[in-house]
Amino acid sequence: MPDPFELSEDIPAPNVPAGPPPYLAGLNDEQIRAVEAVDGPVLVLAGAGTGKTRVLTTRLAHILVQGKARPWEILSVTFTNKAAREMQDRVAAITGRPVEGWWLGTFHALGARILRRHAELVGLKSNFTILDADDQVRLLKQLMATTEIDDKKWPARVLMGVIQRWKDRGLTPDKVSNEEGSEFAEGTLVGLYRDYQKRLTELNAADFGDLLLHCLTLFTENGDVLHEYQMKFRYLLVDEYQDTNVAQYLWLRLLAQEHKNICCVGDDDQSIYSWRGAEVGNILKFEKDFPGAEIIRLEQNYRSTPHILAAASGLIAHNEGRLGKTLWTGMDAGDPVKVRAVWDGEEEARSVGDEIEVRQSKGQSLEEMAILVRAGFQMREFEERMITLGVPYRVIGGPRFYERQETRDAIAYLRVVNSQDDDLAFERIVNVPKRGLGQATVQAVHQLARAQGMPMYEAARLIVETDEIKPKARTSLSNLLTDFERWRSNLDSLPHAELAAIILDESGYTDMLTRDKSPEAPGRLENLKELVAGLEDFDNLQGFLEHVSLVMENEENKTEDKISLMTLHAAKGLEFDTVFLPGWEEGLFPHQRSLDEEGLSGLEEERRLAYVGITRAKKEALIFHAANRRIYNQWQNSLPSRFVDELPDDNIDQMAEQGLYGGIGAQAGLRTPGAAKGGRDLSETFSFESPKKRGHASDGTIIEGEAWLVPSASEDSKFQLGARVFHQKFGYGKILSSDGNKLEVEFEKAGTKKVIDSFVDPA
DNA sequence: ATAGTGAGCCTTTTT
DNA sequence: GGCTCACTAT
Repeated sequence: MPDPFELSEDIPAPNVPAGPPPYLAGLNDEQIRAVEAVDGPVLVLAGAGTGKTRVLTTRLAHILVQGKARPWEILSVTFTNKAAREMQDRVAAITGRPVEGWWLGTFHALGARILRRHAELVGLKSNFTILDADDQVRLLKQLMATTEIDDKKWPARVLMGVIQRWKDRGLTPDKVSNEEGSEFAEGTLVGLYRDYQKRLTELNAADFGDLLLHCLTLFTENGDVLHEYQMKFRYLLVDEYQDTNVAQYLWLRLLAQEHKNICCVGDDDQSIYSWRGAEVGNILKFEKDFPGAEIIRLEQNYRSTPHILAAASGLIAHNEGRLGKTLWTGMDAGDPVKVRAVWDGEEEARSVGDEIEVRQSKGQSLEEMAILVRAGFQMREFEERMITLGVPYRVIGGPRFYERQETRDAIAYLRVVNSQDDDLAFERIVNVPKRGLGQATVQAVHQLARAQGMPMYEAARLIVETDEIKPKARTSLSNLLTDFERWRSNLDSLPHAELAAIILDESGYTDMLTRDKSPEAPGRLENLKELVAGLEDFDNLQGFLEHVSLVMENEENKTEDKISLMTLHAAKGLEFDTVFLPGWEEGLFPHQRSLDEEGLSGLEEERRLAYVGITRAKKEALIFHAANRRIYNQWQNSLPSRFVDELPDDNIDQMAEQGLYGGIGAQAGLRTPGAAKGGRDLSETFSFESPKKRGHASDGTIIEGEAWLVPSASEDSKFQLGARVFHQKFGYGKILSSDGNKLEVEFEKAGTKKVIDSFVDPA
């Protein structure tokens, strides 16, 4: 392919040829506007499937070609490494070669890059290690061990989550309000947070949040450093702006202050990550933050048929507080969205399987189909069905390569070899494989290290010279240290991949796996081989470790034709001809917990998730909802999701089996789970109650304001106060009060609810 | 020191 | 139903 234009890397192009540049060909008017509006703040509201990535890449090329900036003066931020890679590739495709020196990456990768240059200004050394989620929790747990905090009531994982949310909001320990700080762990969490940060500095480590938080500190405390970067980055590009958190927003705002050439691209309707700190508010208030900002809406959709688009638009229109977009498409009408009611989860999986086979037999590729579920546990049923049918499938977003136990263990060895100060890595593998170095030994080393203010590795070296630990442990630990010394001495003389292989062998790690007879063991060995092979792509060990901590991905070869199975969250940014959307039931989708914990905003985020799901489809979307579902081994009857009702009638094709939901006057037709297939009526076993009557929902919960409609029982409740009862949906509970046939029950799991007595049984 | 047992949990997840 | 975690018995 010939160069469409000359890329001016060293000299800004002095004169621009007249006429529209060739790279604008094929773009629509709005897209061209978004490409050409390079100066000043710009917000591009890019609806699903409106050619967002194309605009981003073309805009970048435009800036370069016009000589507005050189590659290293442009900062481009993406949310995932995958997106960064894609952008890199596509720009390379336009220009014919990769752009050298371009600051392109995730917030975290770019933050780390800046931080390494100025680490000492925030109390770190430039070779600081980056902790992963596992390390973080273990560290916090260690700190909690010396406190009085009840780890039943406040698990380290939960508290770590709270700290992370604080970090997402740019809050260092001193910035957390007293009010908020007192909410967790009897008010000790802020102190714990402070200890945690102190410990990280001692360990010369940073967690993901720190990569941004430290940058903010660095920038605000060192005006000269900030100014340097403000001058340097003439143009800023931000993808998926609706997913940014407050810390990221502050980071961007600081950097953009000088030239104010910031272009953010996003879609408020696709904001689905508020639970991990993303602030839809960032995109909603862009105009306020950057006065004079130009807002460009990309509304022509190139992906989906009008039916699919209209269904999605009709659904999302139920949300309030949107910036608002009107998507349209020039495509042929296509098929309405199919909505199918099925009996239970099993039938759902069967139906989806059947539909897949029909399309497959018509020659449609499995690559062009996907099953998108709300929650991970739904996947199992489909996996089983695919296996039964012999349909090849791929699960997206399972445990990532670098998160697997064996990979993390291997990496921990490399980390200790690379830096003997890495306590967390050291602790992880002292006794893996088992070498008789149990808790007692580790504790002793730990204590000494803390007392002397030295790394554990050094403390270990001291302790083997003493009688502090048992002779057995002493020799074992001593041997391990000798091993590490030897490995480290080979660091410069051996190729690092080779060294890694030697370490895994000599440490006994591969041996341990070879002797392991469990079915996973061979796969783990395979993964280690892959890891060692992967090492060869890096110049040195340190480069590899940096990659590992920032890029938690495994690249899968996409050669085989497989259907994709993933969560709705994982599907954002992808597209398929045919999309299957199972489990559209109240409680599951929208998820009950989302409703309970976040109220209306939770519901709206669930709705956006539904919107994301439908808009993944190019040609066909099939929604399923089951009347009965087994969750945690308990049967529940469920109602169709409210999202189903919110779809415009004109754009859906609805079909249900007879008598699935009973309905008024149709009780006789109600079947119980299992009855559909074996013909065996299990109604007694499952003690199912009559289906929905007017006045209360199908689970017996009293609908406020309509309670008067509840048919009154002939006499007072058969239950006594304080009696233990069982409810199909809410589990076990104790009766607090009763009023006619209405009970107030304090459920052990579900909290206090008002229910109808006929829905509970004596426990 | 470690394997084996019971209790409690259970939405989404990138970097 | 299955996983993780803490505790107990060996």
